[in-house]
Amino acid sequence: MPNPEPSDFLPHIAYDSVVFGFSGEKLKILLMEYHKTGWFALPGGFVGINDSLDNAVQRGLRERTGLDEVYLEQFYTFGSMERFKPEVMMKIMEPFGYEDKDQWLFKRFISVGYYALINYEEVEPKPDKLSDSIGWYEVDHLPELILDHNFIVQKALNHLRTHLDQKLLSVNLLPELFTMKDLQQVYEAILGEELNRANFQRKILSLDILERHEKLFSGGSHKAPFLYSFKK
Amino acid sequence: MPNPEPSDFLPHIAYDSVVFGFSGEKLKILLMEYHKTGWFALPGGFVGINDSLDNAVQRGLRERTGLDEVYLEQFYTFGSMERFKPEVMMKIMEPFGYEDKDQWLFKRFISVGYYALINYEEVEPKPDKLSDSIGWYEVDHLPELILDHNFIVQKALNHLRTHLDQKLLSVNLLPELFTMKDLQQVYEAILGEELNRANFQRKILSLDILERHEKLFSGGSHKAPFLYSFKK
DNA sequence: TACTATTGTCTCACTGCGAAACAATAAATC
DNA sequence: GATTTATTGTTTCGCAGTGAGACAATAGTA
Repeated sequence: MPNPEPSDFLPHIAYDSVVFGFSGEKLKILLMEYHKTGWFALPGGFVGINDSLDNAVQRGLRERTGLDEVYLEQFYTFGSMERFKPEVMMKIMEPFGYEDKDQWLFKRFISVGYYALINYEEVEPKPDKLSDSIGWYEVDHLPELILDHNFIVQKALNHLRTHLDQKLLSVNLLPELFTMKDLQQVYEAILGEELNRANFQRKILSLDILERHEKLFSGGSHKAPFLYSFKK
Repeated sequence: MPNPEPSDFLPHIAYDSVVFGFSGEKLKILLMEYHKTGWFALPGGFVGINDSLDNAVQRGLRERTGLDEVYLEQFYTFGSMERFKPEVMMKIMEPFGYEDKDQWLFKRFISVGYYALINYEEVEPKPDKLSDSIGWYEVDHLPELILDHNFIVQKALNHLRTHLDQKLLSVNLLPELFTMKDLQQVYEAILGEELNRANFQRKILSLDILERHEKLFSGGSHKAPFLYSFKK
């Protein structure tokens, strides 16, 4: 197995990414699973010696999701001593065997946290070399993650919630065309609370960021809603 | 000169701190000056191999300001390639001479940005080993700083402004007792705009975070204002 | 044809905020 | 000691935004 060469990466520095997707009702994130151990972890990686931090994360994301231009935001850097647990990484590496040159993987790491927002439907996640599966998990029902990864997700969610209004985050979580109800469900999933339908509609429309299309979505036994897209 | 030993610190990782103080009218920050070069820089440092990131910053701040429990907040991590300019660090080190073991200082660094809020009057800043002076500079009139340090200050200011209301940041910028006008001046200095006096008073009082003391401040030729302190 | 579920819009009361005005008062001036 | 000046504490008015509820419109179902 082609383990990364230590000389290719900055030592002691890693990133972890919280990849958010929205599947119609629930907010979900991508998790890697190491079957040999039964452990779950955030998709992460290292910073190449000639890569900017942002590029390193972007590249890791592309490899796992195939997406090229995703909404990416750095939210916090984790540097406590509690997150230094070499035995965890050793256990994960064990099935592959490790050599002297892999020792750098078991050193202390400071990790920069990023989150991404992607369109759930456009993605066929691919596991990386160390993990044998990758999948979507509801943020409300996450399994226990290695190290401080549960904490990292909480921090990411917090950041996302408090910046929801400033940026048009939902652009990245929905398909091109959507109904007002779809958009409301995204907001509700992120905020974790229900919103008043009439007031939500009024507020969003007043922002003047949506284009209304005359093609109506139909299928339900009731009045057909308008379809919208974001203005460019 | 006792340069830091490379084995004591995590390589490639640094921090830079933006230390805000308020001097009655203006918002200022601490800058180090390297007289031999005429360059200004943010007070920064490295992370000890047994130090958490937070502790490393706290320690560096204690050494330079003497303050022990300051308000500290991490706001962004800088990892672009543009900030890798070994000649800058070499020039700064030059007057002290450097040996083989100092080579790690000229490598690429990823820097974690923190800002601190401190009471201007309680502090007698001390320069560190490399810089021969340290002083306060108005954020509105900063000199040119090395590397991306001007950009780092901008990011810090932004973060401070957008989080002004959520946290009681001004607690740390004022003495124990203060007038409503003092508090308003802190807000105005941070936001960089003037606020309506009556509305500011109404809003702050409605937050129910201040204790009003009957001891009046006097000295001006006009009605004496109340003194306030923050509720604990 | 009547019914049901959902949608688009409107109304009403309440809150919060900008702007301006008014009354109170500590020190300075006459 | 009376008057003036500068600043403070509080109130008022108008406007915009928001929460909660109501009403009419309509695509499919019974």
